[in-house]
Amino acid sequence: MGAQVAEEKLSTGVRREQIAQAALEIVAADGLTALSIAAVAGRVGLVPSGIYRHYRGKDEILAAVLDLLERRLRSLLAEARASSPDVLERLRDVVRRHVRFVREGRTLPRIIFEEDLHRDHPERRERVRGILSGYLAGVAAIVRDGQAAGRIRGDLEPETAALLVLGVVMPAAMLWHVSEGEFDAEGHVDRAWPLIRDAIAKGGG
Amino acid sequence: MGAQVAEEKLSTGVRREQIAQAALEIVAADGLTALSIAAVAGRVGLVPSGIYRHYRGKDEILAAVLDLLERRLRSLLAEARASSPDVLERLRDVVRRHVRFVREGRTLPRIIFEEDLHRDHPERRERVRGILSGYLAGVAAIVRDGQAAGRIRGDLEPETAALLVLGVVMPAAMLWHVSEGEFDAEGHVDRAWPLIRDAIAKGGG
DNA sequence: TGTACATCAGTGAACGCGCGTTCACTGATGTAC
DNA sequence: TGTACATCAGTGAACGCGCGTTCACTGATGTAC
Repeated sequence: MGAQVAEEKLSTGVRREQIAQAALEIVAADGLTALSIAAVAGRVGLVPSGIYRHYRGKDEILAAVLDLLERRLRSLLAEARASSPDVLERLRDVVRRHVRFVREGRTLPRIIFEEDLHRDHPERRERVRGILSGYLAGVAAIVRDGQAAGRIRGDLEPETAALLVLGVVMPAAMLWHVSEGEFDAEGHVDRAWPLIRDAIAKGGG
Repeated sequence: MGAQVAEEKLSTGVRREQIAQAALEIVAADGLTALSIAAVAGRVGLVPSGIYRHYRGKDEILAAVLDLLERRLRSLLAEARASSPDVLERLRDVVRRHVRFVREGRTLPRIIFEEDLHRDHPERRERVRGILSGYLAGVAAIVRDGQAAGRIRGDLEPETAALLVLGVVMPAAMLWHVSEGEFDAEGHVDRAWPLIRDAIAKGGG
């Protein structure tokens, strides 16, 4: 069905986006090891060597994938921030959106834990660390807002609370992944969230 | 330094253990992609082809690594169960030992999230799932004991509580990993644990 | 609007490399007498 | 205790494969006049 060969010539600007998008989809669906130049080329309808008209090599494609990933996480946070006037509901929304994000592909854990990606690439490790720190800082900022509004206990470090929120999602994501979608991640989150909410909320949350 | 070549002939029984152990160490230290027959052979002081005297191939070595991993997690649980008469302290000990386990090598997340390991290997995926389920069931069993002893809220699903306990460790482990050991995982756990403990404990925990 | 030329996206053959695996061999270890 | 032989752990050369990358090429697209 899909085009085996270029249907038409496209400008480098367009192709660069197509390629980065295709690479992210491959990582999400089939893992980092499946991310080959040939696989990317096939997905955008080019021959492997054609990729080099638009990217210098695999490393540059990976950098573009990280850019895309960061953008996704940023917009996830922005959407959650705008989701409700209540801070605790905003955190709940982060959890909901994060679960949905994980369902779309296990990009994040793969990129984090594939040592091969980072060995001899300190700048890439730094990049991944920065993306993660940024995401965590975004969650922590919501927590801080909640403290300022008197909705969240003031004696908590915002970062600790942010990690607890992620702690609701991560184990569920792991089980969901290993069970090939059988594990009821949303159900777990529904049960676990109230406990975490009450643990960080101020007074009669 | 290390032997480049076999210092002596050893029985297959001994070699099989050496090889499985070496493979686990490689995965823990350098990741799954670094797990090559040549790397394993080098570590036990054999030539690559020598490995085939003791294992049928790479798949069998991976199976042995999973066996080792399962044994580690089982003994982690056994030690935590025996660590204290107080159930909540036992859970705290699971967290402590799990953090220590993660520090020794990121074997678990790598094995879980490397899709290549599982694609076209349904029986291996099932095996990983079983190891994880067993671990989770072990934590849930401690929770159940706590409920029977009246220390843990009876209205909680034990599995939900167990996942919350793991949720204290996982985000910390991830940050610790991506920061190359800079992030203070133990410190986070010290701050986060009391919140989770109070969330699941009965009465004035 | 029409022609001539430069640009550049896409092609296909070829490369070097590391990988898992095989195979005929060597020679030390263990056993039978 | 000593010799003869079978067993089997370890070796090194060779293989086929998929990978990332290169390079000379083709031919469509865009621009200058």
